[in-house]
Amino acid sequence: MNQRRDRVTLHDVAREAGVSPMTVSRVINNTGRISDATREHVRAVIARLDYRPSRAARTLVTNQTMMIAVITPDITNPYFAEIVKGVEDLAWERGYSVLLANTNENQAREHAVLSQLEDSTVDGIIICSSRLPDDDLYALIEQHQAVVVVNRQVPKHLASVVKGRDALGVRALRAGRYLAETGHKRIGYLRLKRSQWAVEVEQFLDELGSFGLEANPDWCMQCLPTWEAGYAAAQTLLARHPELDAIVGGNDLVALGILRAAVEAGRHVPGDLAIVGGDDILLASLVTPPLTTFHVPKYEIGNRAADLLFKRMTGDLQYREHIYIETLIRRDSAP
Amino acid sequence: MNQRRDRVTLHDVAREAGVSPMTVSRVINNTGRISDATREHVRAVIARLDYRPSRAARTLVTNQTMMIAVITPDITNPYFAEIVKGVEDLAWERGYSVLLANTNENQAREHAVLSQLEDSTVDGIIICSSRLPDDDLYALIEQHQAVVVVNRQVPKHLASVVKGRDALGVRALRAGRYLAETGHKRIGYLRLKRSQWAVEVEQFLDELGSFGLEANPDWCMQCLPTWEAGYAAAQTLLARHPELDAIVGGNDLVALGILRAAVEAGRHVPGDLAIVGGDDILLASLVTPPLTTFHVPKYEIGNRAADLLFKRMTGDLQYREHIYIETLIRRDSAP
DNA sequence: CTGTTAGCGCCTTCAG
DNA sequence: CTGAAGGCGCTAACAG
Repeated sequence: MNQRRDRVTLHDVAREAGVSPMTVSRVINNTGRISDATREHVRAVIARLDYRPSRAARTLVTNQTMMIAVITPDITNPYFAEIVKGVEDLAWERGYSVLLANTNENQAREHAVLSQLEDSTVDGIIICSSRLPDDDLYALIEQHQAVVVVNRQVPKHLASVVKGRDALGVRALRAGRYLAETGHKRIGYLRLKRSQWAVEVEQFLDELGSFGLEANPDWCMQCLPTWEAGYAAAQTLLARHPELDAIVGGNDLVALGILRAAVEAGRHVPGDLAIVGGDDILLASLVTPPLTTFHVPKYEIGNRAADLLFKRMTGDLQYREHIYIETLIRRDSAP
Repeated sequence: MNQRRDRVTLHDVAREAGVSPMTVSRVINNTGRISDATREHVRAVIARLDYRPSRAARTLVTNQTMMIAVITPDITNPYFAEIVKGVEDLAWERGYSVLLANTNENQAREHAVLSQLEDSTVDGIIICSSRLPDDDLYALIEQHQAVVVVNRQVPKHLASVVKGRDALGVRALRAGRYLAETGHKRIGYLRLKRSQWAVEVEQFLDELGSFGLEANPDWCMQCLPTWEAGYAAAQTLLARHPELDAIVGGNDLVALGILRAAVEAGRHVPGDLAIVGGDDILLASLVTPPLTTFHVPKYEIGNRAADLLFKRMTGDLQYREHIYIETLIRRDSAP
């Protein structure tokens, strides 16, 4: 299995080229001064022998892996897929590879991933929408050289941050306000379970209350950020509380689940029931009726996160943040 | 930047525990015979010092990276995201990490990725729906120890394979047949550009011809496997050929693009125009009308690909294939 | 059951 | 401009 199938080494190249290993190393790394003649010659030998430097050996001595990790709750959620793409593109540009860790919305797995990932594996880490409690997350981040956190705030000495302008995902509050303003009276909320970045039910109720609306905790539930979970939760919610005339979903997948449950329950959207989502995935614009939601620059989030990470990896540990703007997109599910 | 921030090494542990480095190594790897007493003692010291073995050093000597790579044309396509999840889950179970390379449907980038990835980076590679021409792909695969190819056939000595039961993605043919059987007369086809696994336009036309239907190359176009591309292509196709009464999309994203273009062009689906997709992504069942498509076990594809890869990584280079079944799912877009 | 020796393939440091 | 020595952190192969 691990037969070193006659790997061509730096020394082979050196011997073949009649120079010292050090010269070859210099040619590869474009470092030090080398005469054009020998450089060309060495290059030719490298090409002829199809020599490729060993990453492991190089990493061992330079302490750089040329890899970054992206930790994500669910790569299957188009929201995260876009972010990852944004990361990957910039990484590729800079010659880095991306290690993808999917935690499947599972705290234990996220914890395990973060504690296993040490400096000899990866030069930096991007943590998206961590589901870990603060203390745990902070402690784990502290172990690492360079970290960027997406959709979460952390102490400024620990990591740079990419997040929405409205702290703590005030999106749901804005959605509630919008629904109130457009004449809805009995508004429900499906909060994302485990998301440390989602508006708490209490805040949501307070917000509704401040508009003079009835604020009923029974109209709120929690569910995982998946379509299935949103669908199931909406079924119970709608069965128990047919009086609802609007529901806010924690993200688009959940909102789409609500939409389906509503249609199946014979509700007319938006006539009987208005629905607002959260992150404007492609799906949101394609369903009928299309979903009112918030636009979020997902690709850009990933791209900027990578950019901030590279700055940290460079040794520049200054705290930076990239603030993105979430804008309400009115579509027919809540016009 | 690459300051070796006082890494705790095996030797530190050994010194601290008053044993030889080798003993510590044995404890870490659970190898050789060691008295329970020393084992426990060493474990305690490891914990106290928070020692973590260096992957790089280990890789250098064992020649194993404990990483596998997944190469994908577009992680943003839910089809691939599911596959990647299937891979990641099994990899995690076996203690492996996943390197994700996104080629963005770009042949040059795929080529570059494959040629840069050498044995010292990764222990095995899963290539999904490669867009490279055969010779190029084969040559690149040959460079690597362990490879599994998804949705493509390759010479049996090069790699194991996961693919659909119907060779060369006969899906489009089946879709054409189905549409013919359900009374459609003028059937168009949006073939996936660059996909080496898609049915060629000629085959498609032949198939229609064999049903006594008109087979018109002008009714066929090629487009990239994205929603946008399908939408744009369908717009032109429908404008030029309003006589079409059905269109087959190369995959679901494309089919959804067709659906949108059709609706915007004032066509009634399925009344005026029937549409069939290709891989049953979540979206397909949520749009109105829901899309007739083929179910494809995406998660399983990824999982089995990883399984076959691990077999190869074990040194067992026997050719294996996993054949999955694509089943037509009749929904309202082509009832 | 435990220790010793000798590298893995490369780069840093210091001499020429 | 080029080379020689030494070591990064770990494990394989032998000893005892």
